[in-house]
Amino acid sequence: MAEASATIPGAGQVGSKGTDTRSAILTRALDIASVDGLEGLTIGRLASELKMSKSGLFAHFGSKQELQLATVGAAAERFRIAVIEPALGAPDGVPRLRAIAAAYLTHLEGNEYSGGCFWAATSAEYDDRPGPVRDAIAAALDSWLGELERQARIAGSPGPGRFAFEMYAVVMGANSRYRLSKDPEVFAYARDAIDRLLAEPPG
Amino acid sequence: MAEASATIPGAGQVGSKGTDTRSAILTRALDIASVDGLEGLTIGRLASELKMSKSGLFAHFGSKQELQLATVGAAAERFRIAVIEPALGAPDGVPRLRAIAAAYLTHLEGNEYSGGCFWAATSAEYDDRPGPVRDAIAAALDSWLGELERQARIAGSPGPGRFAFEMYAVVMGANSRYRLSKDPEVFAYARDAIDRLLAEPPG
DNA sequence: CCTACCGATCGGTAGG
DNA sequence: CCTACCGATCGGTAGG
Repeated sequence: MAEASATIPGAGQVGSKGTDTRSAILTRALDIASVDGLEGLTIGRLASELKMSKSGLFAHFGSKQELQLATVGAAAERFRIAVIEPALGAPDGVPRLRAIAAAYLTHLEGNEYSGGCFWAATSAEYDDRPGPVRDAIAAALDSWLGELERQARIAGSPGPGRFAFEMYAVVMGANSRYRLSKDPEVFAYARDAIDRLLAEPPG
Repeated sequence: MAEASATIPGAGQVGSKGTDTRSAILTRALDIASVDGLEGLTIGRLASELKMSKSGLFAHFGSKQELQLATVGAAAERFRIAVIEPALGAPDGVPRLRAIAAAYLTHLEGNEYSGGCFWAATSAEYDDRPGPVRDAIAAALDSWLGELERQARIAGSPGPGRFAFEMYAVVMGANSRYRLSKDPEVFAYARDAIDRLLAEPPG
């Protein structure tokens, strides 16, 4: 078993075993973080749930911060697969925006993740804690907002920045209200709000 | 709103010393929780910042959970004073809704609290953790949403529940985006969204 | 309101 | 990937 020559042990492996283990760790880490945050994601808890030793798990990342950053990266990939890629079949502009909102809301409504939206949970947790973890979360959200703004511009919106903000607010608001109230009616409210946003005259 | 009497040591004191100490503790607790959450609010940290012993502080609440519940209660009171009461001069309905939104956004924009909106931070933190703390946060938010809905009904909104959801989403979205981007333009976006919401024909 | 202490858990290290 | 350990901090208690 040759060690990879990465600075972070395990992080650069291409062999199937190390990659599989790392992937299994991150899948579990995403679930924990969406419920209990990136602080609640402790190495001891993660190791115990995966029936590994703490130090064995630790060796994959080298520090808790690197584990957190890897988890944020995995969340971005999962978001891309679940929300962005399914919408790529829709044409740019209004249809694409409609498809992205629909994919996101369906995603939440399906209760696929025990803690709801990873980004809602972790951005609220880290928005006031300076450092690389906050920066990575902020960059992922800026990238999403940027895509909404770009599509709004293509759609001829008079205020693409404002449009992106409102669409973000509505879908995040739906996550937030659903987590607390468990009332599925919020998804109907959110879909209605998105419909009206998309129907707005561009003047 | 009288304090409960006495099962919790220190909680029912009316003498000025105990009340002042408790009030000072909760003021500091609110600030910590808005930045680092109700888990980041540790007894040791709070005691050290207030130059008290851990056990001296602990005696005021009896458990960490009681400290958290007292902090949630103090946040509700502060919210009422900063957002609800200033709007009571405006007539019921649209003017009241406009005043509440304005007070909340001005409040956030003023950077009075180091961690932004206490409710945004703690509801995201506790929405998936069953227990009395989650219940208290959910009740406070339900109460606020209920007031928005009530005012929307008075204003003749065709969908008061939907209206309350959208107004909530916009103001919470402004907090969330401002915490991460530090771009004050989000407040202009939010005010514009509120104006359009309030101008909507009731048909 | 204090000192002194408890067992559990934290992130992390030594050495294999 | 493991056992065995480290100092720091957690919530909480005893006793005053």
